[in-house]
Amino acid sequence: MKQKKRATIYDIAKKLNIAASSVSRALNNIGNINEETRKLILSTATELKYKRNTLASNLRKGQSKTIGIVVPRINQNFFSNVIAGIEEASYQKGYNLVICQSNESHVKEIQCVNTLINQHVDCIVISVSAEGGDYSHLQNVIDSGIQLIQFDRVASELKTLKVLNDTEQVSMEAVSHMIEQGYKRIALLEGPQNLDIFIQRKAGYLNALKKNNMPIINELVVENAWTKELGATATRALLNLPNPPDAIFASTSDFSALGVLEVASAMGIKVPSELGICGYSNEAFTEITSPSITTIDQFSIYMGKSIADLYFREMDQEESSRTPITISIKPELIIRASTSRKTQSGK
Amino acid sequence: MKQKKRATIYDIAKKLNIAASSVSRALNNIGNINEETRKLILSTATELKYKRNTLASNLRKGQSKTIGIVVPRINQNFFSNVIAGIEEASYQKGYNLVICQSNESHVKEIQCVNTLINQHVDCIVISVSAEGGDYSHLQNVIDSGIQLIQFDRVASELKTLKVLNDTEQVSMEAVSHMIEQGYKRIALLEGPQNLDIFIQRKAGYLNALKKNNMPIINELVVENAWTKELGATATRALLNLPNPPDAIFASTSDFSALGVLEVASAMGIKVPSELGICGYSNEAFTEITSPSITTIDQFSIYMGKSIADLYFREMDQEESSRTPITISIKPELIIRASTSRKTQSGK
DNA sequence: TTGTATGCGTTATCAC
DNA sequence: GTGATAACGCATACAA
Repeated sequence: MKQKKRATIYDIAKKLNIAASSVSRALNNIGNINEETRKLILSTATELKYKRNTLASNLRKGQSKTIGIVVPRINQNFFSNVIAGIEEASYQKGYNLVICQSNESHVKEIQCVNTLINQHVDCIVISVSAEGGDYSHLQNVIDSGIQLIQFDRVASELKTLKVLNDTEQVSMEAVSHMIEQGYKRIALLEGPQNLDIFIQRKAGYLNALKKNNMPIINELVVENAWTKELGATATRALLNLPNPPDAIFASTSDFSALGVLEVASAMGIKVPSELGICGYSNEAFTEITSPSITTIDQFSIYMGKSIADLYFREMDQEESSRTPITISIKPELIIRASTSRKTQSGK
Repeated sequence: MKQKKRATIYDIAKKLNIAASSVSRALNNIGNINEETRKLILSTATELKYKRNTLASNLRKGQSKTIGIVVPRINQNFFSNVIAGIEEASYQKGYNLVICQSNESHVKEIQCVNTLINQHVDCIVISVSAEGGDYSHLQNVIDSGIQLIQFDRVASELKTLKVLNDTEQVSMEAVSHMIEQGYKRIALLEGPQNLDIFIQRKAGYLNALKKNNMPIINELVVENAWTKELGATATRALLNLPNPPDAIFASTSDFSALGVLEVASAMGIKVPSELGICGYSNEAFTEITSPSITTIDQFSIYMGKSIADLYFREMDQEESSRTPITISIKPELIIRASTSRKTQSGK
């Protein structure tokens, strides 16, 4: 199906025997224009079902009023919430969103970024794929003069705007909370260590142990356990150790925490009395498992809004202020049943 | 921050002392061109960090290779899955997605649609907001010669492409299953009856009762109970009836089903022995509640792919074939613990 | 207040 | 095979 021929400002101009520039002025309500002719123009515009061609307008103005977004997966709670937040804040400013998903593939991520550059988006917001690799495509964005904002999973070596969670701090709080609840052998399920966020979550874990003078037990630290299945597998191995853990910090996600919980239930191990569990992300389901799962809320929608705000603020700046600002959002530890074994409140 | 001046085909042409048109031909690998100059052009293009300006290209070509999407909420499982499906299928064809959310508001929906029309998207994919109202903005889309595809929540009076679930059929199956399990007084939580999908779910419910010669009991049909909270409220009222239901079909969503389950648990009513519960959508959490919740899977990702496929198929058609095709995807009843009270398998 | 002319970066149609 | 040129639809500097 071909697009029909649509009315242009020239069509309106011709019909009214005036110049196209006047039509343009009227439509944008810019410059001086006779009120009557303005009304006339507006009415014939609707009559001809005129729709501005944003493509042409943007080309002329040299900006697209579009923000490009690249995330590993659109249909993951955290990301779709961030996107929803960005959408809400930027919609008010008349900006549109072009969304791509990298599917955790580095190659697809590069392709996405390149199409967005070609699209002349004004800003690219990205959370990098787990696959990692080199980040010259992001340098490309910067070189193209497009504002680049990284969030959550960032390539830290790049000097760009960043919106992050204070991951290490909250991870430390989580583990400290477990220690305070009397857990002695706390295991860690860690994520791909090529991503900063997972390094930080581990650092928080290690710090908490250190501050509380607890030993670091290597056999309790499991690499790459960041899906429900991997979390389950890791848990089976851990619980079958001669000296098993009495708590597990599933730092990768609530999904792996769920895997932990299911394995524990299947093995007849009581949560939280025999095993404490803490996840990460505050997925909706953590509230309704039995027991409910202690987790960490990342304020994802708010994060999206912050990203948009940051962009609009930067945009208003003088050209000179190219400071690589980093905004850090403090996540919140949500204490629930899965780690509450003392009777007094966990607060 | 202003965008930097970017290299154009003229910059390449000037540098090589050739015509811009040759550069264009080389870059698009179209028409006849000397292989050597082609390579020369390509290499200087990368050297100058040339990026095609898709805006200009699209303007010239009169198409945008962009699909616009309007959904009530981006961060709702069903919708983000559909979007993910569309994204995957359309990305391969070199199409981009522009996404808007209506937040269930009719006014915002109209605004979204209008910006997409202005953006000159090639196709608009929409699931209308619950608020309803008149659909002249969708007629606008058609009049603008833009392909319109409605999915799930559709304005049925409009002759457009549609991708739907076979809602009535599966709803009937769900209720029949409950009857087969021995439930005698099955309540219905219904959604806004200005949306077809909710009308159909109700129709399926009524049909199942009729086919099984069971009476329709008006006090067991509750209007507008489509959030967790509303579902909970409705359930409290239902269970406090002199003659309460022994099963509830939360036809609106799994969230309302969850509300039902929570109220039942709080009241000490056993599920499924004293109360059967069936939800709708197969949200991830339905699998992990205790008991797990019987629900209906809508194949949302597949739905997204079907939408994209439908568009590309139609696009290849002759102009004439403006038949309003409707694709119906059969959803699947997922029988879980919350309705399984006979010992033999629910199959 | 209004009109004229030009350019945004491409692609397509001609000539050569 | 290559180059000049027009056109896509709009916005703006300038002239009237």
